[in-house]
Amino acid sequence: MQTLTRFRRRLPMETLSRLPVYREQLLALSLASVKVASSREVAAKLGVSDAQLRRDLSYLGLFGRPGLGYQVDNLVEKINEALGLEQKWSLAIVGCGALGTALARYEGFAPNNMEVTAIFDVDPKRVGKQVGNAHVQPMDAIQEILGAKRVDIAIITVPASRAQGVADAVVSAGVKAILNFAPVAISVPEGVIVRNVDISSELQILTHLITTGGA
Amino acid sequence: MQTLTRFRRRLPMETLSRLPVYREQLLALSLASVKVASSREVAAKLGVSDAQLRRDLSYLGLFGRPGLGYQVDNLVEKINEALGLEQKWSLAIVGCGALGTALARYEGFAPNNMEVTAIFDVDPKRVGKQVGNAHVQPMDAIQEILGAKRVDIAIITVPASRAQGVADAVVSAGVKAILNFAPVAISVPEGVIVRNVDISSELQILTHLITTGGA
DNA sequence: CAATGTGAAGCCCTTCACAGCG
DNA sequence: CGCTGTGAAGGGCTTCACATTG
Repeated sequence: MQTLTRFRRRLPMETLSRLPVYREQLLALSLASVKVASSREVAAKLGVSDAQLRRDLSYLGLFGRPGLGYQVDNLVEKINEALGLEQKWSLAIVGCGALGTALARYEGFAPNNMEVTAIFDVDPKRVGKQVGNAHVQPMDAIQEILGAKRVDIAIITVPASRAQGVADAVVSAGVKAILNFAPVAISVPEGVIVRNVDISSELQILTHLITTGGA
Repeated sequence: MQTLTRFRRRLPMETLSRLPVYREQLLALSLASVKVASSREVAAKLGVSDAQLRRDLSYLGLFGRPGLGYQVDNLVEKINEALGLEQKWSLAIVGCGALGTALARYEGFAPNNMEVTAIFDVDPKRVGKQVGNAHVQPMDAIQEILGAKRVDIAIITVPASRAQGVADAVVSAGVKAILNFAPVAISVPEGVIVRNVDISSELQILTHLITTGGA
């Protein structure tokens, strides 16, 4: 008997952030034709405890078999479902500098049912260039194009000074979530989701941990 | 048995991950000649609570002035100290594809007292090319060069299939920490620190949050 | 017997609320 | 007064431990 919350029980944030990692590992197992795996096997490879893995999975509904383990394909399917990966997602990259360009060429989108459908830059010299599967468009067309292409997520790779302006623009174009690579906090209206990827921060965390020996 | 927490109180991980963000904001204030700021002012701009900010700062030693606020420059200095930014750090980038190249050209290292001193790639066609301030070196020279340059942190931007091999190599060359961009878990000996930056994961977290409306 | 799913305990972090200081 | 620093309370996540199941 599970707490059958008729309406979606909220996933703990920490669990959510581990799901893509589990998914990756399970996809690898699936590719290797592994049909069944125990929580211990999978968890060990990822550096988490088996109890943690089971607890996390229990949030997605129950389906392991005591004495045996979990069916790999079934798990992948459930995780895809939980992450919303059964639908196709449209991404835009705003800022076609070195990082934006690198992301545009990244091949990891398609396997996750995501596609970069638009790229923008302020620099007229960059406009029109083909980068990955799209052509660079001028920044002042951003509202129009994002709306037309029904872009779900904007990836911001502009300099810090421009990040807030870009955020405002993409939000008013109906974008629901932002992945922000600019090293600055951006503010958005309630209901819009922002996650920050800050390479400087990551490095500073490492330098702290090195100096204190606190792995 | 590594718990020598007898003297130095360990910084909570969550606090640590916010310090670089505080630092960034405080540097901006400092640049704007702001001398003193209250926890509320600073916290509001970053979307955290003032209590949180004060608690975090209290781990670094106490120094605000009741009724007034914090001295911006003093705070920056203390945070630099806590993060180990008073010494110079040597970084290496392993994998000179699109992402590795973008990172090599990133200008955010120097202000944090970090420098990319070596770049590696397996592809002979890339070896010798100047990227940022360094020339691409062959992968099989990695051990020798990392040791000679006393590299502290390796940034791994190779394909997933090669990440573990690279990790093993850099660890045996004496690297103390790894920033891993490959979408795969890597395992390292006790004492070596790994942080993962996984863009796919971030996007999947966003798609989940969009579909459940759970900002 | 092997491995799950989960109450219960414990830990860590955040928030509250306020005494106390400049 | 305004704002800090912090005990205490509260909430969320992890771990333990084991009854349960194929």
